[in-house]
Formats: sequence, C-alpha cells, structure tokens
Amino acid sequence: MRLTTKGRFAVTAMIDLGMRHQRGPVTLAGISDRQRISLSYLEQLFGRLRRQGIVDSVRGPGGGYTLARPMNQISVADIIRAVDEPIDATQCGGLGNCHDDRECMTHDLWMSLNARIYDYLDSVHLADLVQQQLDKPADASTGHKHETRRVVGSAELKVAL
Amino acid sequence: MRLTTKGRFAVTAMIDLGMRHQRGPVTLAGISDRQRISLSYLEQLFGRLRRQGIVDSVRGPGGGYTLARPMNQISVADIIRAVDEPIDATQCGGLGNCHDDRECMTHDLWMSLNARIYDYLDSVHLADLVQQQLDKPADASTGHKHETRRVVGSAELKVAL
DNA sequence: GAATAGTTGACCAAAATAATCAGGATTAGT
DNA sequence: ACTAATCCTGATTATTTTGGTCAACTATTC
Repeated sequence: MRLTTKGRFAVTAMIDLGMRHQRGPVTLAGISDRQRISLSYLEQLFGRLRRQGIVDSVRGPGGGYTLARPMNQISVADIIRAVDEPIDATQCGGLGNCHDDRECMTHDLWMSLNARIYDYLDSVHLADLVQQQLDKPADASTGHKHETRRVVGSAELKVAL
Repeated sequence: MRLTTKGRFAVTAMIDLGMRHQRGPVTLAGISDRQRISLSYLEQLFGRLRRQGIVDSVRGPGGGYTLARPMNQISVADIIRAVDEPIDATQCGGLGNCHDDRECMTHDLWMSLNARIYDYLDSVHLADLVQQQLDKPADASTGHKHETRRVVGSAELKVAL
C-alpha cells in the first residue's frame, strides 16, 4: 500500500463523483474544474478506475463517469489500489530469495504494516466520506473550520494489534 | 500523511534500531547490512530523524544512533512525519485563500483523511512493532526460507495488494 | 439520415518533483 | 595519525503530473 498524492487525488475525485452521480454521468471536465486537478491526470486515473471496475463510463454528449457499484461497497483502499500499483520494498521481492531470518524481517514488517493499513482503509467507504462531506455545515465564509468529526473510524481504528 | 517506501524504510530501520539499542549505539552500516538499505539513504533518513528529536547520534568510533525516547513513545506516525515532509495538495495551500465551498472541499477532504490515517498510525508505537517482531516464532529449524511453492502464494498476495 | 459537437480512450512525450545514491568533509575514540 | 562513524551537498534515477494528438462513440441538431 502506497499513499501518495496520486491516491488522494483519486479519492477526492471519487468523492466529487459520489456527490453527483445521482444526477447522471459526471464529466471529468467538471471534476477538474471543481477539484482543480488536471484533466489529463484525471483521464489517466479514471482509466484505471474503469478498468478495475470501480466506475463505468458513458461516451458522447451527456456522458461521463458513474459509479459501478453502491458507494458503501467502494472502500478507500479499493480506490488507492486501482490507481497506485503496488510496490514491493522487501528486497527479496516476496519471492523467497531471502537467505536468512534477517532479510525476511523486512518482508514480514511490510506485510504486517500493509495489512494494518489496508484493514483500516478497507473499513472506510466512499459513502462515509461523501456523507461526512454533506454533513459539513456550509460555513465557507468563515474559512477553515475543520469539523473533526469522525463518522466511522476512531473506535474501530484502535483495534489492530 | 504520505506513505511511501521512504517512510517504510525508516520504520524498518527504526525497528532494527529498537531491537538493538540496549547494547549501545547502533551503526547505520549495521542496519544497512541487516535490512539491505543503502547506507547513503539511511544517513539521510537518520539525519531527519535526529533533527526531529527521535534519535540521538554519537559520532566517532563506537558511535551510532540511539533512541531519543522510550519505544512506546515513538509512534509510526512520528517516524513517517520525520522523514516524509508533509505535502499540501489542497490547492489553497491550507492558508485560507479558498474562495468558495468547492475549493475548500479538497482541503477538508485531505485534512479529514489525514486525520484518520494519523489517528491510526499514531496509535501504533515502535514498541508494538518490535515486540511483534520478537514474538515471531523463530522457525529457523525449518530454515524460514520461502519455499518454492510459496512463490505462487506470494505472487498472489502481491497482486492482491 | 447526415452533420456536429461533447465526451471518453489510448497513447506519447515533456516538465516538475521526489527518491535514491555517491563522494567528500567532519568528528571523536584509540 | 589512523580509523570508524556521522554529516553534508550534489548527482543520478524514478515517479508523478501535465500537455498534446488522434480515434471512437453517441446525443442533439439540422
């Protein structure tokens, strides 16, 4: 699991899509405008999201992207997995050419940390983030009030280990 | 919060350090050897860890790095924060020059997702990871080598991740 | 039915940024 | 002085992000 701006842009874009998909296909141009993400980049990201079966596309006028399944069945991890291909930093390549315990430690550590983070990000669904966004009081005029309100999360967060 | 190989290398190295620091300063050359991370890179990472007050350094022969505070007071998030300088992908720069709700949405989303991930990674401490590593059954009898038939499994795992 | 325009789809290449490594300088113990 | 170690700065490599071109598809308009 890698968590970079790429994955975040994808999540942001998906939330934008999640908030509007009821009104029909959403264009990337619109998302680009609203979220200030370059259109080229969005095209690339949504190409992957489409091939991973997370969104569906409709070409032509009135077209755009729609969610391929309900928002509560799309986790943040799904989105990140789709756009950020997995890295392997275990040296042994996860392929068994470790020669002693030490070298395998890296492997184990990564897998363990990966599992933890995946568990968490798999528990947060697009529906949660969209809801959180909609719940937010629209006090844009006052600037940045971060209503740090955790919809689902902190509680089940601490379970690991 | 960004989660890349950089942060992971740092965590791996810190666990190595955590497992040995009782016996005095640990050299980066040793960590480099055991964890197969380039010495140059470790130097850079530990330079930051030191400046963030997470480790202390002792120069000269017999020197190396030690933990600046108890392992249960060093979270994974601390380590990652130290080496991976924070990114800002909010367009408005987090500085309040957003002009309408939409532009702020990105900001809020990021902050929210950040908060969730930080909450989680702040709840996992170095002590936990070191303990987990020590608890692992040292099945050196079986060689702890990844057998060839595990290759398929590992490959699948990689794909899944 | 044909033309038009709005949209995705698939590339490729360039620019910007980040990750990684290499070499030399500095410090301190023997 | 010699050596083991951290420190520092620049070079190299990889990844991210953007920009461009052209083809395919389809709703609307003529």
